Amino acid sequence: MARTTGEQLKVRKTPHQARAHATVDAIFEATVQVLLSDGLAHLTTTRVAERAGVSVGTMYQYFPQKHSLLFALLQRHMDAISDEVAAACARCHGETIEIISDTLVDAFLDAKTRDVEAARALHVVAVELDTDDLVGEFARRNQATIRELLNSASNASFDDPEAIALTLRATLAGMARAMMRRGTTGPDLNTLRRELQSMCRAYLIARAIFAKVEG
Amino acid sequence: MARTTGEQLKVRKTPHQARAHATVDAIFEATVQVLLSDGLAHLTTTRVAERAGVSVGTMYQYFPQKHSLLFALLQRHMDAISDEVAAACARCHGETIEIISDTLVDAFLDAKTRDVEAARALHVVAVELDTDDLVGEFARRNQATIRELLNSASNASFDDPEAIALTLRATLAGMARAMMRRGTTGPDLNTLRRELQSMCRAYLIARAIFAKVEG
DNA sequence: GTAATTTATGAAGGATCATTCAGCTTTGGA
DNA sequence: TCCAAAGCTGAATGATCCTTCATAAATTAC
Repeated sequence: MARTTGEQLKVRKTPHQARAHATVDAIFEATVQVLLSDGLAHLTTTRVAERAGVSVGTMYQYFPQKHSLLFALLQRHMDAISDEVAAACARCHGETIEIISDTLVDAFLDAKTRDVEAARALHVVAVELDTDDLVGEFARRNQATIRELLNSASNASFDDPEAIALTLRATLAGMARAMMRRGTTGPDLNTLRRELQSMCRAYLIARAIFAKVEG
Repeated sequence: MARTTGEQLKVRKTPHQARAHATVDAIFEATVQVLLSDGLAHLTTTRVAERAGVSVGTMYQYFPQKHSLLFALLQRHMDAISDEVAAACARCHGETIEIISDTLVDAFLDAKTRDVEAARALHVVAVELDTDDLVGEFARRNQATIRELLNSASNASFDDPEAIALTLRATLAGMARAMMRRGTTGPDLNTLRRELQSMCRAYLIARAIFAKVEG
């Protein structure tokens, strides 16, 4: 694994002019394309630069090493997913656990499968690079979002929201991965989505402590 | 990703003498050790050979390329897990879905966490190499094991065993991965195991069609 | 005992690729 | 218009490392 200290991963220079921004975007975009067409093992700085239409030197102005580039790309991708999930969760704060469960499943699957190809490519990056911190932070953030959502449920409470949130997150991640790998054979994606909804609902209901009905 | 055709991945020479067997074993063992200490990115043929106490040339007599070695190692590891899960499942064939569910969870987690370090190292290999076929086959095999187990349940049947088996397998894999990454913070492993049991049970019960009680 | 086969050696070849840097071009403000 | 700062270039460097092959040792078969 590539052990790289945090300092080295920072961008060397912050773009100030519009064309610099365009350059950085082009580099990001090119990186994804190279990952998709050639794979991480064949991703070279030269190839990325070529695809981006800039020179290698330019890349090194913004990313002091190859790792920095991949790291930044991964962070961007995970932030986008976390944000999307968090936004959807915010919209169903305080609802019943049934609604919460379904919303969570939908939000997660939608976010993860928005761009399956890119997600696949970035998954490779996440595993191969030394991104335990980054990925761990991503998991923690999603887990916290889920935990808060559970605590907001209107019709039930939970004795160990932390463990339940972790279990849900791991389950969602596992299923998203299975769906990403999946070809056209076997159950279709809608079927799997319904299965996942069924599973999460059943689990939450089993673990919920329902509020007494006042009367 | 490393695109390598099947032919190239086969061993060049099959060991016939006892010392050759010992050599191959030493190479496998050394590979795991190097993966653990240096990571896939720094795994070189020279380093593996050195650790195994043989020369590089010797390695190339059994594995025509670096990839072949990693490929073979991965296959070995996944076969061991599949076998272990299948054996445990065979032992609870025909039981109730409650027993089946708990057994499955235990078997999967035990098999996956038998050697967490090695599993972590090999996971990197699986993702970085072009092992879609291999990993897909592994998933399919485990899924088939689960499907047959479900069909054997004494007290219930299922309308879509394929989809349910897939969902269970993905869930188990997701949770196993979360537990592998996990440090000492957060819920402990026993808690998570119970959560997973709770989830799988609740799901199976929700999706089961229970046999009518004869009277 | 010896020929045939299997196994092991490791220096050298050759290819790839991350990274640098000295100099060039473009931009935006004064 | 002019210039300082920002942006860009890409050949050259140096390091890594996969793979080969001519040779030698060990083992087995007869």
